[in-house]
This record gives sequence, structure tokens and C-alpha cells, in this order.
Amino acid sequence: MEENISYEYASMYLLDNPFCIDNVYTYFIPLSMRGEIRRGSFVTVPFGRGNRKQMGVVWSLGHTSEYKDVKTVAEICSDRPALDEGEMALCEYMKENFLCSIGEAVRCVVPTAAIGRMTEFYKAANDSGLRLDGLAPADILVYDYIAAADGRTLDAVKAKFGASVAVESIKVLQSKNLVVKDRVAAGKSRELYEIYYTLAIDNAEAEAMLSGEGKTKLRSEKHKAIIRYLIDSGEETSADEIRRECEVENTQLKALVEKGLINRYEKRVFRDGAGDGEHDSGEIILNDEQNKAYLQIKDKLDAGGASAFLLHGVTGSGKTSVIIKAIDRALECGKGAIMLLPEIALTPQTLKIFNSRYGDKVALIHSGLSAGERFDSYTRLRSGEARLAVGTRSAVFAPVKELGLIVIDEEHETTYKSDSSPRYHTRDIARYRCAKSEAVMLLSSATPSIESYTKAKEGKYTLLELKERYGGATLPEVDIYDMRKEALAGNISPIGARLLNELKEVTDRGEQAILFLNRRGYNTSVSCRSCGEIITCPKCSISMNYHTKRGYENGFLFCHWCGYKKIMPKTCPSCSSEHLVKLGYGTQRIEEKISTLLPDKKIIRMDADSTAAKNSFDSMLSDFKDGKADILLGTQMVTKGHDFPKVTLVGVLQADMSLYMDDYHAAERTFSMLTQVIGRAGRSKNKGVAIIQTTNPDNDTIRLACKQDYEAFYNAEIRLRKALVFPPYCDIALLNLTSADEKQALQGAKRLRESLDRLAAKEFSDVQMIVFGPFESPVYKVDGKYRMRIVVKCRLNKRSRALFADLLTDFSKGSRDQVTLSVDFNPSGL
DNA sequence: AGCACGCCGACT
DNA sequence: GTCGGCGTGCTC
Repeated sequence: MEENISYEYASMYLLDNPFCIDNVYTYFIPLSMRGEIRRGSFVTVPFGRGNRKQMGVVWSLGHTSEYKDVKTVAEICSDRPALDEGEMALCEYMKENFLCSIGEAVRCVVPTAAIGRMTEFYKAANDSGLRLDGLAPADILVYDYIAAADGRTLDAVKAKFGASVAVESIKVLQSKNLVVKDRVAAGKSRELYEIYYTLAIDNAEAEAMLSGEGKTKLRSEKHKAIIRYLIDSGEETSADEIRRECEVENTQLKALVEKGLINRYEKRVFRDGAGDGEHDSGEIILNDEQNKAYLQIKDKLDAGGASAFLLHGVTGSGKTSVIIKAIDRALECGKGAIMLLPEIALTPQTLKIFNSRYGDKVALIHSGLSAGERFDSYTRLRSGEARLAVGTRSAVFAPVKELGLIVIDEEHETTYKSDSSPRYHTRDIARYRCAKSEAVMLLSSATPSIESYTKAKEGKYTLLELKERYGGATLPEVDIYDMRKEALAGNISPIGARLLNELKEVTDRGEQAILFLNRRGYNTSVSCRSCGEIITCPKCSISMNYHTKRGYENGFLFCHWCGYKKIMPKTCPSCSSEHLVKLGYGTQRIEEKISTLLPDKKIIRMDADSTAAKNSFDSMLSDFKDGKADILLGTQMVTKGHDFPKVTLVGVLQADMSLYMDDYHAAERTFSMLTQVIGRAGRSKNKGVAIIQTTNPDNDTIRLACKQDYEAFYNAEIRLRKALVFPPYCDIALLNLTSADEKQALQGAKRLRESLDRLAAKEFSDVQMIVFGPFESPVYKVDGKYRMRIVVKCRLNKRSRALFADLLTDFSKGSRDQVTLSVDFNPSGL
């Protein structure tokens, strides 16, 4: 491509356009900007009848325009780095494959902090100052406030005059054309600089000066203190530190700079805390099996070229060591790497491993970062200063230079699938990026997803297997305990006799136990014995869970879907009876139960409620590891994390709970969860025991998980998927329809089915598919919105995707109702 | 999506 | 007669 050609027209996507009008729009480039704008540049342009200013990203340049009445580019956002070719191609790939707008894709690829958003403000119209007579005094005050600056945001006016006055006055002023609304590109994060000082003279000279013998004499005690401090510290010192330690102000520092005694300079600081902590580059020793796996990865890393591996290792086989060796190798080769972890595994302990090993070469990316921190990670990677990105799902977009390796640890985890637009799967983005950069993709899991294992069997991924448990760890003895016996014997306790007995024995010996229950809260529901009514969330069609909490005398009801909370009523809301009963049990109730059964044992409960406070997750795990408690009780969270050598008992309270949901992933999930939690008892030198309580002791998934027999599970599951035609034997498109108005949701769903049938019969008659529905979503109402769905089984390809793209566009264009439609390909939950 | 234009009913 | 309801169609 030729440089420095002054093109007259720029065609661009607008960042905030919805999918249905997400096309390129052509604008005229004014003379002053010719040559400045290139492919990937961010600009602002007027758009629509109201000429509302929008941010656009330039997709192509030209000397002519097909379109006659083009508008003119307003300004170039020169502080925002332009997208490069790779990033633009990735955005196009995402638009096509996940049916998102280019803008949504751009906001994945570049953090919002680096682009900013359009913010609205009010400004005085030209010459408006001459036409103020006849206005109410309040309006004149508001006008003056707005006119005093280049512009004021609505929030600023509200803060000054109060919300109602602000809104009313602005309405009046707007109607008289005295103020107008405008928008600017704003909100971009700035690099953070800190001020540092050093001595500008040598130490001897400074000492002399302090003792009054030098050429220059210092009279101020504060000045002396600063010089003293800088001599003692012997290195560059931040302004903050000097001000704090010497109790001085900036004026004194400034005075010394003017005298030429100290130097001031700015240093870029990074906010993500990477690089803290001690350094550890210890050699990793691999066993033969690990080494064999590593060497295959190493060969591909060294040779270059895109490739994909699936590292399948039983729990405790040391997959992480292989991964770290692979990352080491990629970095040694001068390449960059991305290490992806599921949210739940991204604990401070895990991060410490990477921070201490790779120091400031690491950049963290996860949802807990502030916009500024995210921006810092982004710029450090983009500049090549950091070479390894570590993080959750969104880190797959990290702008790593010379990308050589993407690792997806615990590849089967559902958090790798995004459940809001763009609804991408991390694996797909990784595969795309690796193909483009000729990099290695490394998937790792003890229980790979059926889809990935199939690809490995077909030879699309290279399968690396680790079958030995590292360090001689052995599998625990597993006991499938039939809870129906207990029920027949009249025991209604959620903790069976065997488990209780083992709990007692193990903890008496000074060993530890982990209990797993995939349900938080106290009770699962509250129902009325008189009328049979179950208390449901007013905003969702789901029963509310009973939670206990200090400060609430009678506990409260909590909806796990929308977060709605209310005090537990004394009487039934529908019949006023006082006979309310609490049914089922969650982690809170188990905790209470155990403390009455085993009053001398200490329990740590770990679930979404108890770990809500920052860092509590980490301190709970380390307390347990340090032996400060006997029993760790919790939800999914207890299945991940560090090894606990003293754990010799694992109890699963309701192994079948996730088994019978009408989702084809259910078996896979149950298998994976059980396998992992059982593996927790196998890290000790002493033989462990795992007790699996269930009312389905003959269930194959449970039995195979207990034997840790992935291969057999896979064979059974894949046969089932084939027979019933489920992924990987087809793809599933889930059309989700949401509306606050029930009637509109129902009518919308009907209309959607009709237009789907129409498209399938005409333009897309070549696309094979089977349509189910519409029907109500399993949870019909969530957060006050009614949800309908249509499920389509088909093969995803260019044609079928085009069909869904058209459907999405037609539906939103042809609808005046308040309904939203989303399309989710191969969703993580059905 | 967001916004203006346009065509109908309850007011000064 | 006009203010304002929201149905309709377009956005370079």
C-alpha cells in the first residue's frame, strides 16, 4: 500500500451502531485532515437526521464515493492508536462468526479505556448571549453557568442546580435555541505519571552544603531535610514519599529545582501491580511422561507454524509444569504468550506463580481490573514491554507482540464462553489468532470438553496424555453412598451415616476434609403448608432461597438470578397462614448442621456469599492450608485451588443435583465436577477417601467419575450425542427473545418463527436445519423480563450464519416493540 | 438504536 | 386553529 496518498473519502464502521445498521458509511475528508487518516484510524462524524456525533473506525479509503450526499469527517481522534491490520481482520471474523457489530468487536480488541465513549454535553449557541431577555432568573443562571465553559455535562448542571431545575431550564434554553446539545469523544484513560526527584549535585557537595561549608548555603530547615533525605535514600525518590517523610510541600521542592540542587522528572507508573514480590526462576523438573508431552510442544514452538494441542492429564498429573515449560520456551524464542485461566482459578496464589517467575514481563487482564489498570496492561503488551498476558476470557484479545503461544487451562470450563454480546468462545478466538500468527494453541484439562476431545481423536489437535499422578500421589478410595437407604431408614439428615463417621475419624486424627455441595444459601425454597404456595421472586419465575445473616433476626429470602432480597415473611404472602416451611438445604444449613453434630470441629464455608469481601477467598484457602480449620465446606470454589496435603476425606453431598437438567451438557458437567473434587483427596501421602452421596448410585456418569475413567465416559457420551444429534454432530443456534411485556415476548417469538421459516423456505432453502419452538425459557422470567426461545439445530457455515444475520437484521428493523433478540451459537447452557 | 418527520385527537 | 401523541422510515 502506498503511503501519504491524500484520499478524499473514508468509509467506516460506527462504534455504537446496532447490528442491524452495522455497515460502512462513507464520509468526505476535509483538506486539513488529508493524509492524516488511514485504515484503522478513529474519527468522529455526524450521523443520522440529528447529526449526532458518533465515533467511527476507518475501514477503507478512496478517491471517489458511490454515495452522493456524503457528510464530512468532524475530527480525528489522534490520541487513540489506530487498529492494525490484524486487529481489523479479527473484528471482521467476530462480526461474521458471532453476529456482533464491528463496534462490539473493537471494544473487545481494544479496552474501552483506550477508546473512550462519546459523552454528551450542552454548550451555548452562537450569539445566544444577545437574546436572553424574557427568561426566568433561574434559566439565566443556568445559561450563564453553561456559557462560562466550553460545555457542561448534564451531570455538572444537575450537581450545581439540582436535578429538576437543571432538566427544566435546559429544556427551556434548548427550545429557544440558546443552548445546544453536542458530543465529544472522551473518557479515554491517561497514562499515569509519577514525579521523581534525585540530587543534581554529588553527595560530598551536598553534605558540605548541609554542614554550612559549601558554596551554596541553605537556610530553610525544610530544604535541608529534603537534601538529607535524598542523600540517605541514594536513589530516585517519588515526590509523594518526600512530601510525606520530610513533611514538605511542592513549593519547597520547586525552589530546590530552581536552585539547580535537585532534578525533577516524570516516570510512567503502571497500576496492575505486576512484578511485585520475590523472583523465582527455579528449574522445573519434568518426569518422562511430562517431558514427552513438552518436547512435542517445544518442537512446534521452535519450528513455527500454527498448531493445536490438547493436554489431557488426570488430576494431579502435573499439567501446570508442562504449561510453564512451554511458556518459558516461547519467551526464550523471543515470542509472546497468553495464559488463560477460568475466573475461579484466578486467585492471588495462582497470580503469584506467574508474577514471581516472569516478573514485569507479565501483564494481568481480568474483570476485576479498573479501567486504568486494564489500559496499562494493554499498553505494556502493545509496546512489547510485557510479553506474557495472564488472565481470564477477555485476555485472549491481549495485544501480545510476536504471539507464539496461547494456553487455555481447564479448557472445558464454561466461563470461556461469553454469555453477552459478542457471544464468542475463547477457544475460537484463540484458534483464529494462532492460525494468523502461526502460533501454538495449547488446551489443557483433566476432563476435556467432548468437542475438544473429539477434535483430538480426529487428529485436528495433537493429543498429549498424562496418565501418571505426579509425585506418587494415589487416587482415593471412592465410595458411592446410596442416600435412598438413609431415607428409608428415616434419616433425613443431608449428611449420611458413613460420611459423618469418616468426618469424625479423619478430623480426630488431625487430618482435614473437604465437603462439596453445589448450592449456596440456607434452604433452597420456602413453601406454605396450608396453601402449597412456594415463595417466588417477584421479578423472576424462580423460588427464592432462604439465607441466614447476622443482623437479620429472621433471615432473608434471596433470588440467585437477579439478586432481589427481602426479609423472610412471618406469614404466607398469599394465604396469611403462619405455617411456612423451609425446604432443601444449601451450604449455610450444612455448616450449621455440622457444627451441631461435630461441635469441636472448625469449619470454613466458602461460597459466593462468604467470599464476597475482597481477598477473603485467598485468606480462607490459606487458613485451611495452614490447618486453622478441620473442614472446608463450599460450592464449586472448593474444587479448584492449591493442593491441600492434609486432606484425606472428600464428601460430595448431592452428586446428582446437576444431572437431570434438560441441557445436553449436564453429564459432562457432573463428570468434570466429580472428577475434580475427588482428585482433591488424592494429593496426600496417606490414602484418601471420597464419599459420593447420591440417590442415583447406578448412574453411569457418577460411576465413571468415581473411577476417574474419562475415556469410558467420553465413549458413552459421544455415542449418545451421535444418536440424539447434539454437538459435535451438529451446531446449535439459540435464539433468545426478551421483553418486559409478556404479550410482546410471545408475539415476538411467533413472528420470529415465521420469519425464520420464510427465510428457510426462500433465500436459504439450501440450509439444512431443524427448528424447535418457540417455547418459554427454562427460567421464564428473570429480573422482570420474560424470555422466549427458539432452538435451531444446523451446521454452522457461511450460509447458515448469513441466514441468522439476516434474521437478526430483519427482526430488529421490522419491530417497533420493546423486544430484544440475541443469537447464541453453541451456548454454554441450554 | 435514535431521531425527525408526519398525520390524527384534545385543547387555547 | 395548534400542541403533542406515537407510528414510520432512514441513517454515508
